[in-house]
Amino acid sequence: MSDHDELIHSLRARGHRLTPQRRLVLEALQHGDHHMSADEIAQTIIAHYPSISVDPATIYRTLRWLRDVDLVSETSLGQNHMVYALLGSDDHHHLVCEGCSGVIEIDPSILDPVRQELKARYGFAARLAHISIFGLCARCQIGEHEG
Amino acid sequence: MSDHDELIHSLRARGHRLTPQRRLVLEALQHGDHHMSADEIAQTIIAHYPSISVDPATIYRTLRWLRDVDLVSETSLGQNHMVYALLGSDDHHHLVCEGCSGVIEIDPSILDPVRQELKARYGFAARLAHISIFGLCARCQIGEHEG
DNA sequence: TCTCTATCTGCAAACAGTTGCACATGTATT
DNA sequence: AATACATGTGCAACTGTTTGCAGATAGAGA
Ligand SMILES: [Zn+2]
Ligand SMILES: [Zn+2]
Ligand SMILES: [Zn+2]
Ligand SMILES: [Zn+2]
Repeated sequence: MSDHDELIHSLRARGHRLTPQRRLVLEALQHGDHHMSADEIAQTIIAHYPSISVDPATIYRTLRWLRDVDLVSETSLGQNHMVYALLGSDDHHHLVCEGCSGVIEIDPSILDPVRQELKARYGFAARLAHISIFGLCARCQIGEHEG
Repeated sequence: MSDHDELIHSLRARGHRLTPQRRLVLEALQHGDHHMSADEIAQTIIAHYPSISVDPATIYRTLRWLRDVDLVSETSLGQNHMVYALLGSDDHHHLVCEGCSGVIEIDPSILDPVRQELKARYGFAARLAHISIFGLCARCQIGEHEG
């Protein structure tokens, strides 16, 4: 059984269904760019299948479901909407500058010690994949203090 | 000059104004509970000064301003609204369970190494005060796997 | 105290995302 | 293939938050 089939089987065993809408959202995430907004996902579906329309509410519900089963990340990059990405490859986090809106992609291992400590101390399994950390980049820290 | 006066002076020097609306939001944050939603702030203002009304947009803009000058934190606790809190006392972070919505308050020092490493490696000044980390609490991890 | 202007406010419209509900459908079972 | 029901979908209404704009005002300077 392939990984994909196994995943589907495992999800079905837990009472989840694989509907056409869900397949379309997954396909859009596979074909699209790394970070996709809900609207970009909708546009991609329309572009590939002009005769089909998927309700925005269904897209949002599908994305939440994919996040809950750990297939997709939901991330803020400091814009006024979330972006979604398939998990499992091209692993990284983001430093988002609140001064210039710049985004620096960083190695994800920086959070490993925190994740381990949260598990050891509190038994808490942190969902820390593909997240953003907000703050000020080096350039934007200059001229921060009164003057 | 008191700390408070010095702060006001420093803000004014940067072109910021201290308007009645901003004073009211600050006062509400001082009098209210630790975590306040924008709506709770509005309600607190109305309760204290029934004749005055502050537009919600102004409250949101004031909260963003207070956050940008590092006086207030803006935090998601997994509800569909943000909560705001004055910074500087009762320092902590949150572990928010996506299974049962429970919130565990934790010691803030756990993120100190990350903050230091981000500064050293990338020159990035992370705004990591009073944040939330999402995941699953010990109890909600039981029965997570297919069955 | 008066003037000036950059900043701030209120309003209304817009936006991202959620929710309630009635109907539709995927999937297990037969 | 037909049945049955839990789960999912579309729609419309709603919530929390942001934005554009025109008029108001805090605070600096004269
Ligand atoms: Zn920057
Ligand atoms: Zn990314
Ligand atoms: Zn839990
Ligand atoms: Zn808190």
